[in-house]
Amino acid sequence: MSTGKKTQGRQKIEIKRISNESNMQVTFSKRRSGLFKKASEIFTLCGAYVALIIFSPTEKVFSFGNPDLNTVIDRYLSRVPPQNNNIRQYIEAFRSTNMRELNAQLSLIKDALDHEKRCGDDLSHVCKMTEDPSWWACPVDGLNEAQLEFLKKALEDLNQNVAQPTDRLEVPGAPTQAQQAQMSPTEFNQNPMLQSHLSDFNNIGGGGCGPSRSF
Amino acid sequence: MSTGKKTQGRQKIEIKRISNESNMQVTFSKRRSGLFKKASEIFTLCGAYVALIIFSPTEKVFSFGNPDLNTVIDRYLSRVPPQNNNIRQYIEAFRSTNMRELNAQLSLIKDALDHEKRCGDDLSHVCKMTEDPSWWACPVDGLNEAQLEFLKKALEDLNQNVAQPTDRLEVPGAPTQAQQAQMSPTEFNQNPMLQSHLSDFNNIGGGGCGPSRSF
DNA sequence: TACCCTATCTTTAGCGG
DNA sequence: GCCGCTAAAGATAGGGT
Repeated sequence: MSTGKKTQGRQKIEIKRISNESNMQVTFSKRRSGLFKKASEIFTLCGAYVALIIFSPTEKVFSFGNPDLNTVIDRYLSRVPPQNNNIRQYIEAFRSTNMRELNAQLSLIKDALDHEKRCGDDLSHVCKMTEDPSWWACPVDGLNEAQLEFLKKALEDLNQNVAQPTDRLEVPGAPTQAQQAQMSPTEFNQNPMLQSHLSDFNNIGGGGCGPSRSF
Repeated sequence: MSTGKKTQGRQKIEIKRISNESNMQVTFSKRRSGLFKKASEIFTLCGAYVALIIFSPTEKVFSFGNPDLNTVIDRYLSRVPPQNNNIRQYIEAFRSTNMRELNAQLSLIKDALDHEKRCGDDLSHVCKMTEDPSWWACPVDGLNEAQLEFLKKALEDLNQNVAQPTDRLEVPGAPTQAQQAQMSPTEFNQNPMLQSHLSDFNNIGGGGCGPSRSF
């Protein structure tokens, strides 16, 4: 044709809700695959345990975990029973997070906000943490300046506290490096259909991994 | 400069355990960030709920979830049919929370970040964008029980404030015909990496869609 | 130690089958 | 819905500061 190019190749897209349903479905599929691949790679490369669950817009479930999804989730949950311990988890989780990463996350938050902005409908919100009153997930909607101020104050206070030299709250968990490159796309979902050819892309069964949980 | 090129640029690496610890740590950080970004993007683009938990080789935990980590996990574990839990629907619908407030939250986050920046000490902060539906990050690093209590109190206060009948709990349209789990995740095998070792994984679905967890 | 740079590798948007 | 193609966008390994 006129341009000589068969396609335009990849185009840049805005990170916001894809309006075209069909298009979105395709993107979802592709990106989901990419996500799974990345997840398995980080596990293989770094031996990090990963749990990934995705609910598609159409309610389908896709999950992935190394060495086993339930193991990871269970471990995560057992590490966060009481709400307060919830915080501890974060304390540890983000101990080594640096400003840069925080800023990166902030960007992500902004993206999300932008997305929400576009959603723009006036859906109401629920403030009742029915079954899981994790106070973290408190819907802070409709709060006034005073409230925000209060929160801000609290956060600043915390920050100050944070500035102090903190010791390691390390968890003596046995870091099982028993297995290195082993993953199991377990629990992809419980649908029998998946048996067609769900791949067990794992090379060794070394996963016994009895990482003594020490929580 | 003999070659004229400053660096070799990105090199291709084999997807296998990185032996060099230091190197692995760097890679872990980078890839973790990338993973989180991707996760958030797929959520923004497709409105897919995502739960991501990563245990670093050093036992640190990093998690992320949309709209709420626990909600997603819980949903995954219990396979609660949306129709069966209206409230849950509200909670989920909650992701379209009022923009203005979210922006206010963002400001708080920025303030917190800025404060941290000023403190200028090495990484001690928490940006909890993990399991929070309202996306507000809460820096809670190195704080003690008392501090945690304080924060909790503040949040609960906010929560209560929000719970006030200021909103109209409108029922979000027709309940989606979301079925429990009906899908064909066979697409997972489109992942080149997984295709390598096709194996037995047919036992996962086991008894159909009924049995949720297979712990 | 953490951050920055950049050449290069990887992912994926848009189309077609 | 899945697979493949193309080429631009995006991620990142190595190296430098």
